[in-house]
Amino acid sequence: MVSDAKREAVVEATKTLGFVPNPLARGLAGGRTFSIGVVTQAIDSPFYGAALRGIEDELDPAGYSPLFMSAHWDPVAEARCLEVLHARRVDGIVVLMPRLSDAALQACAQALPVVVTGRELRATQLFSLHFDNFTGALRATEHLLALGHTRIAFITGDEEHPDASERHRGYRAALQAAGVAFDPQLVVPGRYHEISGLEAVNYLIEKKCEFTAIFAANDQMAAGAALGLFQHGLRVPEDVSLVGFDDLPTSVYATPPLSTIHQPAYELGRLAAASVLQMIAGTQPTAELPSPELLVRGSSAQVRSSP
Amino acid sequence: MVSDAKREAVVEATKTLGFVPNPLARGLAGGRTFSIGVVTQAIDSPFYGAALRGIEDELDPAGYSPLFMSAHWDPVAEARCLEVLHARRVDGIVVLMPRLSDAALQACAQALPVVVTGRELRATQLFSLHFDNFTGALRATEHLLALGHTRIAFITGDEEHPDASERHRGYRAALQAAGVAFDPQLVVPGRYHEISGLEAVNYLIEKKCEFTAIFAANDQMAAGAALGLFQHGLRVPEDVSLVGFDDLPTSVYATPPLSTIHQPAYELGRLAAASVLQMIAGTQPTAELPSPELLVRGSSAQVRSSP
DNA sequence: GTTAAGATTGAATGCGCTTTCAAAGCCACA
DNA sequence: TGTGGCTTTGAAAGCGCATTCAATCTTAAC
Repeated sequence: MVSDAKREAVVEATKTLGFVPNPLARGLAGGRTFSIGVVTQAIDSPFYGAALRGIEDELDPAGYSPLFMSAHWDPVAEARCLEVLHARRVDGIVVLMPRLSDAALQACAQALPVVVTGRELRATQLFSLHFDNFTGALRATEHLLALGHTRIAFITGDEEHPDASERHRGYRAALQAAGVAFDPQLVVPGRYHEISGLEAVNYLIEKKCEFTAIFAANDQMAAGAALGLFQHGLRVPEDVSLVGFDDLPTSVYATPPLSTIHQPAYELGRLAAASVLQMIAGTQPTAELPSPELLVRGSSAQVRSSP
Repeated sequence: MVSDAKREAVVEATKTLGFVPNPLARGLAGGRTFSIGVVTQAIDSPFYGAALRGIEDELDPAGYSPLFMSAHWDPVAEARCLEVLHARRVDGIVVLMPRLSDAALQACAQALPVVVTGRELRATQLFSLHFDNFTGALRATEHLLALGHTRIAFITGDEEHPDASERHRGYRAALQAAGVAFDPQLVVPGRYHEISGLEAVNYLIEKKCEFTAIFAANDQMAAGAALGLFQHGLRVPEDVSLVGFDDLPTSVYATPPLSTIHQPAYELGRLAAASVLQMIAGTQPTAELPSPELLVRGSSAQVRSSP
């Protein structure tokens, strides 16, 4: 045991002498680098931005540094990210919305603690943080249903993502529960980008589909849809109600502000980071994401009696 | 000289044996870590996101890794970032829109190559990449003037940033050149966040200021202003024309799409990264940012004869 | 065939720290 | 005073690589 006084003295001496330990040498010698690899899909996405900040905020006080890498939704690139991170001897890895196979992630987790989000997956040294996309989409659709809408178009996300198909399931489950017949015509495929939303609206209108509401699988597509509606002279929410998913920081400043499902991106980042830290410390993380929450703003309204 | 054949053989042997060099050891022994420190103000800002991607895209093929840190517009935090990065033995540093004093940055540049953006500053091992905010603001204001507007409100940025005051100067210079009297009432202070734009509009309307157009010093505030106008029942561009600055990815999906000055955030990132790399290689960078470009979209229109 | 210059190889050193291990010091109890 | 357990201290080994330097081999010129 070292007395507190002595510890103090050393710390102070360290400061006055301007001694700065070399992280590289520490890493080499000690095997721990105090850095966490973070693989994200797109560093410039509004959704990931918030998550990255959460990670930063959690890691910094703990003396850890994040090492961000973007995989651009490419499994091959993602695998490369994991390799590089592993080579750089990070102490743990957070993978935000992986596109890699479960097996690949589990393999990675054999070497060091891994936290993944957007997937349900458990193994030793592997923890997953999962958001209930199904219920979120259910709530969004229920909301439109409650406003009297029955012709609700759905713009899907990239169905390769599990969260996209879960949202799709939620939409259909809500319709079914309400006894509203499912019309495949009203489901338009999207790829999570704004342009998909715009194209989807154009498609619906071209096909002369009748709809009084649109539920987009994320806010970016909702923004695109809003523009599409605007270009066709359709007003939101007077002519068409619009609901998104994610609650991007910009969505509250849309005109009209977008009704959406809040996804706790920042908390996701914090919890993911906290979880790796826990695993590194040797304890099993227990974090759970908050439940989806519907935010009713100006873009959704009672259906008009005569369309 | 080593023959190509031998080099090939070694590379292949390296691969088949699965040899992965340890970057930590390389850094310790060789003094070079093949990593570049990047200090940004907010990793979750839409503007910085694009810049960071540019940096990533440029660094990756060169075999360098970025090390991102956020300073949150706090000079003290920024200084700490520089220290940490220096301690981590990065080979060079990119500071995006620094808040630190010129002297502090120059001091940092004595230890290793530094590239800063958003400021004009030159020294050995210090290169700056500057965007012509003045001309950008001039062009934006000229555009509104050309549409017949004379009552043009201006929402300033955080005037502590040099770019904010340059945009302010551009606004005033355009008015003066057009012979339009400057009215201090029309200038409302903002802080670059959406909420500032909203508040600014509320303020203008409360004060019963007459205006037919708003020029916001960035797109985020323009989005806030758009919401403010919407809440007051004013239509864009029929009642009020709106012009922003930055050309955020989301701005083209605003309703109506926002007229704005394109700021090349992605190119900024690429050029900044390329410049550090050049300095590390021992050559003086010469990169220059493209000139500001006005993008006329749906949010600006001819002034109505009777307001 | 000799020698000087250049190319190639191998071994040794050290980057700055953590870790380990042995030696030395300490206290308490017999 | 002596012994066993305890902590403290110091020195040494090694993390995985780059770099350096001496030693060996090659080549070309005399």
